[in-house]
Amino acid sequence: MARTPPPGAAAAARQATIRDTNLRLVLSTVLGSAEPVSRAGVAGATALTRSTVSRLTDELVGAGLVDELEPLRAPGRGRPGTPLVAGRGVAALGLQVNPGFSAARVVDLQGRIVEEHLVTEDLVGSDPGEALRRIGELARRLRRGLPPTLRLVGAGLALPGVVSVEDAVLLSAPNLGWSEVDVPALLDLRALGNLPLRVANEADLAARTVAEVVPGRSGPLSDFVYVSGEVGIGGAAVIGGRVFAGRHGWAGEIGHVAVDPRGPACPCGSTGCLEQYAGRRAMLRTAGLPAGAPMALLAQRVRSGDAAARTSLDAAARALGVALSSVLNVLDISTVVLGGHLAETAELIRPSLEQHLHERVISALWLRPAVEVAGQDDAPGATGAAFAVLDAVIDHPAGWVDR
Amino acid sequence: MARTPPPGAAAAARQATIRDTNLRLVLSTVLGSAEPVSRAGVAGATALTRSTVSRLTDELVGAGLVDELEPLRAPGRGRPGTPLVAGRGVAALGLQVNPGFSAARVVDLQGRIVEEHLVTEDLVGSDPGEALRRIGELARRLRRGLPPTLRLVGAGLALPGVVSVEDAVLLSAPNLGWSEVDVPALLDLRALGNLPLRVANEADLAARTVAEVVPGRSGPLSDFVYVSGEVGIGGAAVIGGRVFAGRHGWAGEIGHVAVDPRGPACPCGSTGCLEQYAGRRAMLRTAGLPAGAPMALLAQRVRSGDAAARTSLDAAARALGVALSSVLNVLDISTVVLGGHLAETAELIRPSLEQHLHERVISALWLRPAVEVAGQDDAPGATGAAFAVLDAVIDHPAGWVDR
DNA sequence: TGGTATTTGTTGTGTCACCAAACATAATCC
DNA sequence: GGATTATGTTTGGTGACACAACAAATACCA
Repeated sequence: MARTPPPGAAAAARQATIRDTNLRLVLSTVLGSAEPVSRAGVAGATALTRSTVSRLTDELVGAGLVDELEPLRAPGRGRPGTPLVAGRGVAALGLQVNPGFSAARVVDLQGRIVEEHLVTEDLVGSDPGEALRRIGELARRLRRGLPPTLRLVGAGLALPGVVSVEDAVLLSAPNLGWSEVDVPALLDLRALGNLPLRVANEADLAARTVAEVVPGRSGPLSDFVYVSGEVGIGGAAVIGGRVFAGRHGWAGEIGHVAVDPRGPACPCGSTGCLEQYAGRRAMLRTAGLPAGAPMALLAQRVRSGDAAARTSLDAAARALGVALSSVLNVLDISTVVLGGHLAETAELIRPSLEQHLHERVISALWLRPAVEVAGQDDAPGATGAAFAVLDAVIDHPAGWVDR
Repeated sequence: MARTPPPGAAAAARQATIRDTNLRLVLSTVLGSAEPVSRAGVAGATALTRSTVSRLTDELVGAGLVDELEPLRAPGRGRPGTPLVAGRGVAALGLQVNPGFSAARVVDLQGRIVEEHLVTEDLVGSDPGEALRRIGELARRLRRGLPPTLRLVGAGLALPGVVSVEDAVLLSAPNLGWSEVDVPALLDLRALGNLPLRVANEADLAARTVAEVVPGRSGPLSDFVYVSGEVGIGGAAVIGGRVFAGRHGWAGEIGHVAVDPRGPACPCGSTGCLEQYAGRRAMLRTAGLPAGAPMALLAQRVRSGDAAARTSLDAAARALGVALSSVLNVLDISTVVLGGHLAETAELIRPSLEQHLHERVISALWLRPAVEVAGQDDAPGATGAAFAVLDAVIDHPAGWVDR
């Protein structure tokens, strides 16, 4: 008899289910705490008994997901516990293809970048096959430099566009000029050591690096909208510490929220999209600067009193205020995190943006909207892609533990 | 030792957890199927064994959550199974306070309205204490007419405004002229038979009646944005069959999405909100009709070629198109369900609205946006409030089963 | 009309992962 | 050096499920 549950239904629970759940609970408790914890500490935090925690921990240590440190320091009274930390022997490969660069990184469970290669190159209008072949080579070179003991558990690729996650197809990336790109068909998976590859939107993955400081450990913000300023504008919502990807993984497309229906036409077919005001290209054009100019130059012009630059910045801030207030209202969120080129001009944009949000967000009466700036990372998508792979392991450690 | 897990963390799983899970699984399988199912049918659908299903079913029958029917019909070969259906002895009280009416309903697990009272009254600018006292009386009268065998498991109240779900406070309801209303303090809970009361936003609850045909059984749509046209505009998003309420329960506030930042001022403090174009009051005003006029009159005027009415309708459709396209983009949804006064004019609005959505929604290239109309229900919030209570029982049947 | 096949529901038996409690270990305190 | 305290391990008991055998109720067929 077919013993498969119907598609949408929850699965039946059995003995193995509770083991899976508690294995995940112990692992995420170890990874989630800023300081190393002992088995007893985990037991106290999880409502599991010490005996159960001990058994599960031993399995996690055996799988390399958790490392035991030397019990050197002894601050308290009784027998000192064995400090447990994330296993350094487990890591993931994170890749990113962007209009301006390609990046490959190896990140371990402790969140450390073990090895990375970053190549600056203009991929606008490039051939997807060629670009993917090149990132494959980048990954191959990267893997050669790794210590042989390191266990790579998977690979992730961040792409600046709409992605079909299930079949790993990049449906549309206007800023690269790509569409309908079948990634597994074009990227040589042998170059990745035949690791399972998952593909996702760049903003979703970058947002993950804000939500998590390190794989499995929450950052200071658990509910926010991440705005990824690139050539265009990407976005992602994080709710309860998890990226809210929606039914197909296309949620958070904030770049095409309407700011002014009578505004300029957007290549997407609509009019007055946020991207037409606050995208990098749009901001530079309004400021009278060439398309390739660094954002720092725009900021400098504003500070020296240049009128066109000032206008550009004000228009961007106002557009962000209008678009983000709608998004915050709809998602019940009160924090915005600026990334990419918007992070570079964040201090100039923030006062005006916060003012607009305060006027337009319904919940501002009870919760003051806040604007934060993402930490500096030249390829947050690559880090996020590795995090996503590691999070999948953290979410189902039973699959990595030998019985 | 305190055996309580840290706030956000997942709970430890134990033997009882798997019982809880499977009890829920069996119950939702019974409630979720359109036709009565046998124990063996449940076993086939859930990947549980017949013996386990039998044991759990007996407990659910004992608690009144599941009823056994007579095995009269016998279409197949072997021994006919005992048909299982939702228990009719379990029901919930659903209340709704709206600018134009108050409603009280008792809905059983099969989704039948056992008893109801609906009172038309103008509550705009009314005293919250007085209005809540009256709905308490309505509920008291309603309970008197119930069969004594019926077991009420809770009460829900739908309110047209921003609600703080934890402490049951209505923070703001501009269309009633209420704010900071402490419901449990003003509503006599004894009138509700001391049932536990949960308070929620009207649109969230109305959306629930679209997502679920009957408690525990999904409707044909599992991902959509519900637009509740009342005096203003409320909204709710349903994702994967569940209402997406956000961190505080304020998500889906689509009435104040910006349509045109240069548009008319809104009482909320912003400008050009959707409500200023597609709210009932706004539509009637633009059409040159009095504030109390029925929507059918506006529709009739449009059909007879009245220019002002036509303008009103077009403006509403365009505004809905602009606002909803942003919402659909952000939430990764492609279906809109119109309720309230918008449902009454849906056939006139639909063509223009669908056109706007098709132009502005990014994913329209792959998934055609659709506009549906909510079923006729004069107080969907009351039904939804009862559904919410019953869903809570379905979500944790172990709490209602005697060991 | 009675035997066989088929399906449903029930009744043991074994397994697995947990809890509880006792025990062993390693430190501090006096 | 013994009492105290905390960590980690070992042992026995329990609950819920899978598996398999059985009982019950129907259809099919000679």
